[in-house]
Amino acid sequence: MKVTNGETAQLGTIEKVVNHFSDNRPTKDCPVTDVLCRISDKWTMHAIISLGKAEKLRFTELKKKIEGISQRMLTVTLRTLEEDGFVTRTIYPQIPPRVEYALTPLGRSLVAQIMSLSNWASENMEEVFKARERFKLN
Amino acid sequence: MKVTNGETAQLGTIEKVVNHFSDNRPTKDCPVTDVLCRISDKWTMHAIISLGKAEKLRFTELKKKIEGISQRMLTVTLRTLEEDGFVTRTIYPQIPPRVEYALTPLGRSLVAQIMSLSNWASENMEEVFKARERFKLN
DNA sequence: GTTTTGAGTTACTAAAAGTAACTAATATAT
DNA sequence: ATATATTAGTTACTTTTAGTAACTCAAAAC
Repeated sequence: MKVTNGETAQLGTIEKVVNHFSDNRPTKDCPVTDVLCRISDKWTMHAIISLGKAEKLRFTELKKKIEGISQRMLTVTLRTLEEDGFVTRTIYPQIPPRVEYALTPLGRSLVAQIMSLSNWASENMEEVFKARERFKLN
Repeated sequence: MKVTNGETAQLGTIEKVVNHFSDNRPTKDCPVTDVLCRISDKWTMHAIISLGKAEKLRFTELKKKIEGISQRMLTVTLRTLEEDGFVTRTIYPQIPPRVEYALTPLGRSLVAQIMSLSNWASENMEEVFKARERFKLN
């Protein structure tokens, strides 16, 4: 990053992010950190991946797809995703209830990122498991 | 764990605990999920981003860069990253101690993924904040 | 009139994260 | 000779978050 006469140079996205993380600024003052912390959550990532594979899913369908999630954590996760604008929640006034969850355009743009990370995990898990074996022997 | 000058590092309690939980890892779960859960962690992502910026960093340097992290969480995070083969831990037998952390090739391939996610967060944070405002009004 | 259904709540327990003080071993300063 | 600074952690403790299981609502089917 080059600075001339007290003026900051135009930054590309990578430099902006790097800048955010290198600054000694409280977490609450860094919006990138804020958003990243919301995304970097186990159940959030799973919910987004599941919704990315289907057009829309009901609560119970999601619960079946996200192995190991509790009803409470699914509710909490979906509420947060809705709050952040990643997911829409459509309630059909029926008994028993029918609630459909679907990704927003913003959510769909995030899917690409998380799918990429998921694919990375799939491609590299063997090496991770080997590393764990090696670590155990020390 | 890499040790120079043929010196053997001693395992502290935290390291033993990490080992113990590694052995009791739920292997019945999907291995991709296993790896994804390890990566999708706030401090893990910050540590990888910091190490991706620099060639190598000492413990205290990392602590300064990862705003808000406690010494305990930095230790736990770095041990897990080491266990999974994402970082190397090089101990120089000096007093006061000198320990250098650096990404492995596996860790460097992960940096690209996490940087991409960070960039997404940077580009889309405004829309997320707008969504939160809209949600509050309901 | 009891059971079933879907999408949650609620109350409770277990686990993880955060906080602050403490340690080791030596070099340097007082 | 004693005190202080240094680095990379640990330990004990508190708070926050996640997980578990039972409960709810309202109608429709049995």
